[in-house]
Amino acid sequence: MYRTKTCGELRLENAGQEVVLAGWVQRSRKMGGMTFIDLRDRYGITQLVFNEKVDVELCQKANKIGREYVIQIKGTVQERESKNAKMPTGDIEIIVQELNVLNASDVPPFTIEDNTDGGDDLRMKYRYLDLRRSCVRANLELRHRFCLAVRHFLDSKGFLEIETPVLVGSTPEGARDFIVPSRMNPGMFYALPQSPQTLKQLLMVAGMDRYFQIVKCFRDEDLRADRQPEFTQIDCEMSFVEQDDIIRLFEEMAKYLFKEIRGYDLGEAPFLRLPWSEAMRRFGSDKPDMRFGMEFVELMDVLKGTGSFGVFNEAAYIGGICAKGCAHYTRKQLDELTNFVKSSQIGAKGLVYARIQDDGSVKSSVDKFYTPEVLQQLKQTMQAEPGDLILIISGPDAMKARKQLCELRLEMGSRLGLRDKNKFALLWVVDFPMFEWSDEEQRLMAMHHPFTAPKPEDVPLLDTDPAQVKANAYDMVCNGVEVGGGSIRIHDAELQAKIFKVLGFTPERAQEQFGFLMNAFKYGAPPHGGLAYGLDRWVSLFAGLDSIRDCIAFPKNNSGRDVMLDAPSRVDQKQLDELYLSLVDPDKGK
RNA sequence: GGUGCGUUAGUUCAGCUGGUUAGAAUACAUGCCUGUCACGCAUGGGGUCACGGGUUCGAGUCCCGUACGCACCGCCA
Repeated sequence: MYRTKTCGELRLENAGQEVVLAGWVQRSRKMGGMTFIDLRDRYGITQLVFNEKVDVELCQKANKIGREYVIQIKGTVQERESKNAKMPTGDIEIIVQELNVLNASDVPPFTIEDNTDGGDDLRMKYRYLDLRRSCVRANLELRHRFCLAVRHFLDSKGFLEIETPVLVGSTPEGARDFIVPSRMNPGMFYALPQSPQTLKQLLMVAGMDRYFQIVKCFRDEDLRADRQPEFTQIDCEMSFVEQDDIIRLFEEMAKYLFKEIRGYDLGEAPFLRLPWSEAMRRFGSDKPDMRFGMEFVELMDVLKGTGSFGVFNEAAYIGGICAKGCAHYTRKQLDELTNFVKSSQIGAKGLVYARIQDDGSVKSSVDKFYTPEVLQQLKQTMQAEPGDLILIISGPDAMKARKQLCELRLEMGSRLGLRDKNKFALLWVVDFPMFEWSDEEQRLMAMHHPFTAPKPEDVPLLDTDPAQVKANAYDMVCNGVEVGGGSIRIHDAELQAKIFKVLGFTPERAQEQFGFLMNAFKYGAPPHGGLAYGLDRWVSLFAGLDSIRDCIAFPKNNSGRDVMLDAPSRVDQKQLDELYLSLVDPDKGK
């Protein structure tokens, strides 16, 4: 038997017991004739004591042990002379009688501690060492508990977890696919699913009624702190439901998860349902951070054409936010904000500000262009009070200007400490447009995906003005992060064909790529809809992480590489030959 | 495809306006130390300043390029 106890469970009441422990050496402290070793496993740390007065030979053996050695010891639990309140096992220690080195270790390249000295790159290269750190391990434990809670909840609602294939067909619509050559079908390729979307719809046609799956999805797009090429979705689909049924159920699930995993009560009230157009108007974003207000106020009427400021007079959008109590901002702080919005990342041309003085007068960076009356009008429209600071962004492209103001709003929220990681503000963004125009493709693209149902009352618009069609699509947003999204799906072959037509598919191409789905719809497809939660984002939200990488055991880096496995990598010519593949120029793009 | 920042000891970093032998902390090794728990003290080893080119009497430092890393924009139905 390797051990009788773990390193996290012994307490004062175990004093006097003889135990066998095994684990990794966290650290050793040699104090002359005594040596202390902190022994670590997944469950905690227990202090071992070696004493020359008891056994010189054993003590010398202990002194040769380095960090991260795997050892096994037999000893007696004893109350400590000087207790350590900082650790759960701090009241006891083990007087070691036998020591067995199970495996030596090289000196680790970084310290295996919560406050490690290792950089991200090094930690990823030696991820198996990084995962020994309790703070990283805790994220995986949280992820495990989260998945358990998800399965428990959905099972209680009658959902079946059904696996769908990972080798599927390529669908060029949407994100880039990872493709996999098929040896048995020369010249042909599977694709890894971007999501099991069509398959879960077929499960609805099959009468499964309620399906879910905690499933890996793959997208060959550029990475971000919150985007990995393979990520995990909690994918759900239901039959015989309307949008409201789905929203209510998954809202209940969100509340359950917050309570169960995070101990956070979201209350009884239903989440706000914010139409997409309103979200864009009030926050310049389809995923607004609702932990704080500072809503946009449109200022076209107040500032366009009412003064001689050319920038505003030519603007397609002028909007402001009111930062409460920030009138005292120094020139330096305002310059910082100006530089922030002018940075390449935001791309605004400039920032106009107006301070509301204690006497109610307005002091702004555009004083010379406007009369005091207009500036008072500005103050009133913004509902600003003495001590407030108004920040204004404008631009010739309304969409871009709103986006810039959105970034500024988030920056101000951060500066004012209004984005507390321990606060959670959830809402639904609903009534998304069906389509958005793609300059690159010179055609309409599905905003959600091509299987999303248009709002029934908007169906006639498909023929006349498709850009105005709204969809029965909805996103769940938490603290400015899209944590899930879904829609009511089309279950009618004709309507589906029409949508493909609007998207610029020829009937032949629609049939070739999605014929399987439209055929299925001919055999009694029930009305259905669903939602997918982003598991990695949920877990990192709960764990307070800045990057989803830290809740994934073996994540990819910024370039989509696994630096530990050194993947992707080149393959042997023999493998290529078997697949009838030849590389045009292996070094092209390198 | 693009922008910004970075790359110096095992690790995390400092290194100013180009100028003597490139430093600190930590880790590591050795010694001392019987109640430590970020133990302490002393001593020691440890550097292709990412790579390539350029400017200069002289480059870790300035310029150009490349590679790699991080963040972001585009992209992510």
